[in-house]
Amino acid sequence: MNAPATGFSLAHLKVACSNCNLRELCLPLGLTLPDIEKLEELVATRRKVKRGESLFRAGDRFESLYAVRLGFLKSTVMSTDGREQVTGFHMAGELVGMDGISGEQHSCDTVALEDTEVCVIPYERLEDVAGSVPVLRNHFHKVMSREIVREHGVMLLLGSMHAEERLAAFLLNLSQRFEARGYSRTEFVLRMTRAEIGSFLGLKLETVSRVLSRFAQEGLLEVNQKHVRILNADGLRAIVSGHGASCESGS
Amino acid sequence: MNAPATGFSLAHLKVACSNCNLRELCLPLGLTLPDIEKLEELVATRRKVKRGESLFRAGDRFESLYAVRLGFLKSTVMSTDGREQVTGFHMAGELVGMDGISGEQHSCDTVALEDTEVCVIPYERLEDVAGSVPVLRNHFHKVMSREIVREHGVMLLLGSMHAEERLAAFLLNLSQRFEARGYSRTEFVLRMTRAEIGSFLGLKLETVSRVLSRFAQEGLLEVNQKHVRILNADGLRAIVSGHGASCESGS
DNA sequence: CCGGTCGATTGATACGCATCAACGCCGAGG
DNA sequence: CCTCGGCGTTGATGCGTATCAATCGACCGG
Repeated sequence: MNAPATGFSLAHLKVACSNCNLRELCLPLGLTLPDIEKLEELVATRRKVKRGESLFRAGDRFESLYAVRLGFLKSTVMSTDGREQVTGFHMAGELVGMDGISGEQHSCDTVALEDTEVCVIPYERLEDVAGSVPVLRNHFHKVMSREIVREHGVMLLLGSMHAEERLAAFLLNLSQRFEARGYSRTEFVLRMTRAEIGSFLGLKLETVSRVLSRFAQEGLLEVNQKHVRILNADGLRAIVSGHGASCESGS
Repeated sequence: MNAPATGFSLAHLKVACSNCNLRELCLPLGLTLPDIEKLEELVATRRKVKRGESLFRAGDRFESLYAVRLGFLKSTVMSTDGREQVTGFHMAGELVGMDGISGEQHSCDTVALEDTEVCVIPYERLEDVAGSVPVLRNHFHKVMSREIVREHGVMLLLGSMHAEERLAAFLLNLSQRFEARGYSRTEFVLRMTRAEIGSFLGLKLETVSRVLSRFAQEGLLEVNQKHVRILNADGLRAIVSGHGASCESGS
């Protein structure tokens, strides 16, 4: 769950996956060498996606999953009448495209928010390998399940939290994911706009901006455009858990 | 996607799955006979859950998935500070418990809203069968993917829709699911309380009640406690698509 | 260097939904 | 039969966020 490839004994592998921090799909940690070879076959190609370009769009024929090597993406769904909702942000080591498995085609747009590189995993091939490598099959199921659980969390956020709580939860989530990738958990750059954060959190961009300013004013963090420094993570956590542990005696 | 076992040529099967409307997991429609036999082994037992009882709870060790044979359930997640969110309602033919795959344990509660019967599918066995029956493996992946896509839709609803739009979308969704199971799409019983609908839709129970009354007043439907009759489905659809197609020239 | 554009900030105001509260309905049990 | 408790409805009011609008800063190309 944490610590990117610290002291692995995989140094004898010649290929890419070994020294890649793709622990989500590619490092089930129980692979034998022949298994790993099959896994290597899986990753057919790499693909670069420039900032602003899309990895795939809703309606595109589904052919592959993508493992993010580096960069940052967002996924959005759009309703028939044009409303757009950001369903998630994706960073290195995460698997995207699973929405496409159920139909013949993708159901959301996935766009790079900065120059991004992904490993292309042809789905048919993944299905085959999943048949012959139990540990990988199981791992793949866990990744899909984790996505379901993540979305449960987002539903909780959207369904029952206030603006401040949503923002605090969002920042803590980002912080934790950056940390898990070896970056600072207190200082990072928001790759998305206020409008995109707002869309994800079910808020308007002005509200996002206001709440960030309020947090800054209360000394919880420093904000400078897209740059954020968290000063009081516990304060944020308290906000997520029902506003500063001070409204506890209410009901 | 529709039409429960109308004129299937599966009559020669002696076991349960054949004449059961479990098309979600159990009827990939491409199974050979030996495959079906393996599938039959899968469904170890049945389990009845009385109204109000839980099928599993958050924290329970994950062991099985469950295919709903008949009845009605809800799933809820709870935040550390006690907020509860209904993440979904489940009816006959749907698969529940997939949240548990990612960890060792379930992450949500699933409770019967009426007397319910499920098929218990031990997960380890499913993993095995998935290894040897490609078509079933693929189908299982589609079911998980469909759940992800469904949750995208809920995120869109929670993130960008107004109360009336949420309710209209909710009712239409129920209507469609009832119809797909051979029940009336215009007249049905809500198995859940107003509070549960509200939790699912990110609204308070009073708002749910008010909006239902408003719909009734506008002649879109009749409501009598838990009994609902849809009078104008197109009207509801118009509401979902940005309020009655009358506010189109606004922006 | 400058104008243009896009994103972010901040303020004033409006509106939708939550909240609080009272009441009505219906089924269960004595 | 009446009583009680859970669920639903409806009304009055307040709060939180959306909306509208103005300004500012950063970045880009000319």
